[in-house]
Amino acid sequence: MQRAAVRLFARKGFAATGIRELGTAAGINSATLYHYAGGGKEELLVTIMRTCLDELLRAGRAAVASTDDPARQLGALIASHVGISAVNPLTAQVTDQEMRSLSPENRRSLVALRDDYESLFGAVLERGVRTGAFHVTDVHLARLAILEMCNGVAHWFRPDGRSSVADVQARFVEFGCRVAGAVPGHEPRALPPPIRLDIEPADTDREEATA
Amino acid sequence: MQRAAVRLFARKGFAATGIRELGTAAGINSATLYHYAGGGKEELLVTIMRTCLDELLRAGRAAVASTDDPARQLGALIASHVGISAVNPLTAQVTDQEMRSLSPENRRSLVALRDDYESLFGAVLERGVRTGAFHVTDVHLARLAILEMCNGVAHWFRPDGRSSVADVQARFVEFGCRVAGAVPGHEPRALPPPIRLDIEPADTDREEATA
Amino acid sequence: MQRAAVRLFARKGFAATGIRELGTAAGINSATLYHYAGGGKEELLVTIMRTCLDELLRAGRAAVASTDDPARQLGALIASHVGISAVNPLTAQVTDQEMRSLSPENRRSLVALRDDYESLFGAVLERGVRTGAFHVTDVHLARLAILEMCNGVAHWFRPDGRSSVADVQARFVEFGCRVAGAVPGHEPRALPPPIRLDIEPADTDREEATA
Amino acid sequence: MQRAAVRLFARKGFAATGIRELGTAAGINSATLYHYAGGGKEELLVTIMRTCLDELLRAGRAAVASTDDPARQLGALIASHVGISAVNPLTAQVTDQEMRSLSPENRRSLVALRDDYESLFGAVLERGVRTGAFHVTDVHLARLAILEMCNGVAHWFRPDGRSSVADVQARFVEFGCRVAGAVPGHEPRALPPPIRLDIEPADTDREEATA
DNA sequence: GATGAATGAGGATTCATTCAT
DNA sequence: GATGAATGAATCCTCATTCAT
Repeated sequence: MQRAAVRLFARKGFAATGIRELGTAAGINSATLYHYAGGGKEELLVTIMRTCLDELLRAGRAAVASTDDPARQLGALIASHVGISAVNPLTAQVTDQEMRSLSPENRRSLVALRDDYESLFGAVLERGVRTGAFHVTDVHLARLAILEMCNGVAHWFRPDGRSSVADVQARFVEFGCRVAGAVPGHEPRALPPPIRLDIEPADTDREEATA
Repeated sequence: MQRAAVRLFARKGFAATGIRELGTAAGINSATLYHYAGGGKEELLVTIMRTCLDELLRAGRAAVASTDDPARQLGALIASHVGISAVNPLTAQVTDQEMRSLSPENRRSLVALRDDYESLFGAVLERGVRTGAFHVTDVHLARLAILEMCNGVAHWFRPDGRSSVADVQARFVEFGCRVAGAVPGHEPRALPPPIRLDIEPADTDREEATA
Repeated sequence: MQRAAVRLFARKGFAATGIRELGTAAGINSATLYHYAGGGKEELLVTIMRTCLDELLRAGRAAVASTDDPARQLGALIASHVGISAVNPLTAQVTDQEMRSLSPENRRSLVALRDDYESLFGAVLERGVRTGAFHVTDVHLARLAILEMCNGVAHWFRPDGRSSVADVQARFVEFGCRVAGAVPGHEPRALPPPIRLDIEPADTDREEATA
Repeated sequence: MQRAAVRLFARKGFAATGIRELGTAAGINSATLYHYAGGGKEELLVTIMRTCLDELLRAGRAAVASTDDPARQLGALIASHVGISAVNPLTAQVTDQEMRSLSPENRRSLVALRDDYESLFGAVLERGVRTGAFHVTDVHLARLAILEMCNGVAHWFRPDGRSSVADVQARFVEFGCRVAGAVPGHEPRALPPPIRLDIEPADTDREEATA
């Protein structure tokens, strides 16, 4: 059921997805849906976003904790983010795009979660600038650039595309470090492979994409 | 009227925006809207997206034509894209996010337009790699990374934020060239300032942002 | 303009015909229509029906007055009715079918007109029965049968069909007299040819028909 | 619900009947209507017309099969048609008048059904003319005259009127045979009484009528 | 005389949701 | 646990009509 929600929200958007549609896609009656998600459509969305952000945050913190070297920290963060986005593209896409569809209360808590997560990047960058590991004129803009670059992965990545998850991770780590002005050679240590969330639909059928 | 549509579509999304709401925001009756946009909501969206993509394409081609040096071409493209996105953030945001809300016919033509535009980046990158101006392992991924990085500007840029349009342009040109592995020193020539589209709402009132 | 109204009312029905549609078909703006027909759609319909009923009544009275012989009177009435219906099929069709679309006041006066007309048939039949010219068990039912038979002409008659107006008139006079149980041989005298109303559209384009 | 639809369609016409109105008349919310008739108004109309035409066709075939004598066949056909029309006047009226309100696909199939039915009359008439049972100059016109005469019954018949169903049947059989020029004395055998369709509203409340 | 702009009311239909079964 | 029935509110859109130009 969650999987069906992820797929439809990703394909058509939250607002454009009907609750009957969700039921049909999940193989249940639309009324039955209220047994499992008493809060209706929005509860489904909240669960999706929270699941994704929780995992991003968990993996991100682990990435930061995996080393003391700012360049390696940044690389690990990017690898983590890109990995999760590539392995769970629909979930990540929904999480990235549907913040505006939430009611104020839910938005508040999830925005806070997202801000927590994004601050990981900010902190690493700032420390790296102080230690001389990075060379950027404006840390703030660098953080935004790197984050959006990574978020984009969820939009275009296709499991059957020309690049593997590992490829994309490696390239984007490189891109991110370049943006940060890091001196090369600080490859991040091998990290645990990105976890496939169980809310991510199996058959990733999306229309357009270009990976 | 178009301006009201841009604002609402950007804030709430196309599907979540009612036609009564559009009327109210434009100060007219919702029925009157059909005098000017016989095609209803979708016609408004199409106009918005086409206007934006047309301008991106026009400015992008001018950017490419402004020099022969790949690094300067890339810089000019990025400056153009970032400039347009920063000066017309709501329009650009809608254009970037609502492709899925279009009916098949309209989607086809607008996707084609977007692909035309994005291929400008691809062509410049490829030529630069051949000429040795750029150093990237995977041109394809580089193009995606740069484009998404630039698209992001529309999401967070605020005219009253801490960075001016020119600042953001300069930084993102730098970021993009770094991603492409360009050797520094090929600053793009000064380009005509980004054009403010007349469909971009005047008072940029958005909820969250961080520039 | 009246002609356009007749055509559309006949093809789609009064209620299903829009006023913009009427304007377009008449080559004018829908607002201009209110100069000529201040009463809107209904005024057009009333004019159509009154024109048709007036002509039926005028010609019917003339038919009755043309002779004293009941069989010839009946024949003349039928020839008149059938002639008018065949020469003005769309007008007659609308007149026959749209009584229910009228507002109460208009309906009252037009129903009265129609009843006046139909009573011509009733009177002739009754006199014929009294004089022994006709042989029917139930005058009332005979009148209804003959009238509906004749009304039907407007539904199926086609100017380019296999039967000419005169043919249909001759056959239906025969049918009517048979229904009334009239002894043959009382051919009605030649009557003035049916008048083509100027509200009847020129190019009689209807979908199905079978004459 | 179907009954309410028949009543309203007969009284006001299909196009002039609102869906809210249908709901109210059926004692349900207009939205509930879509549970039972997913196709909306038109589905209701199609059901009505198909039900009526199916019964006409069934009974008409039985009538033709009930004897070999053309005059008796014609009489049986007329008795059947008139009987059904008199017992289900509203249903028959709608069936006769609303063909034009159907969408092309539905119209096609229902027109085919109607043509099948009407061809029963044509076949009987033609055979009777060949065998010398009938005497008509133009079979085609005779068929049209008889059919319209019979169709008319649905327009004016009232259960509480001055004529019983059996009376009207007997008179119209007589009228029809006269039109066909049949020699008298071929009374049709007694047929099963006309079936009251369960979509025909119970309390036949119509405004004007004259039986 | 003619029209484009404008609108309130209403059109059919779909919505998310509840509830008895 | 699961669902068909039911509905009020909302959807987009079209309606007939008015009026300033």
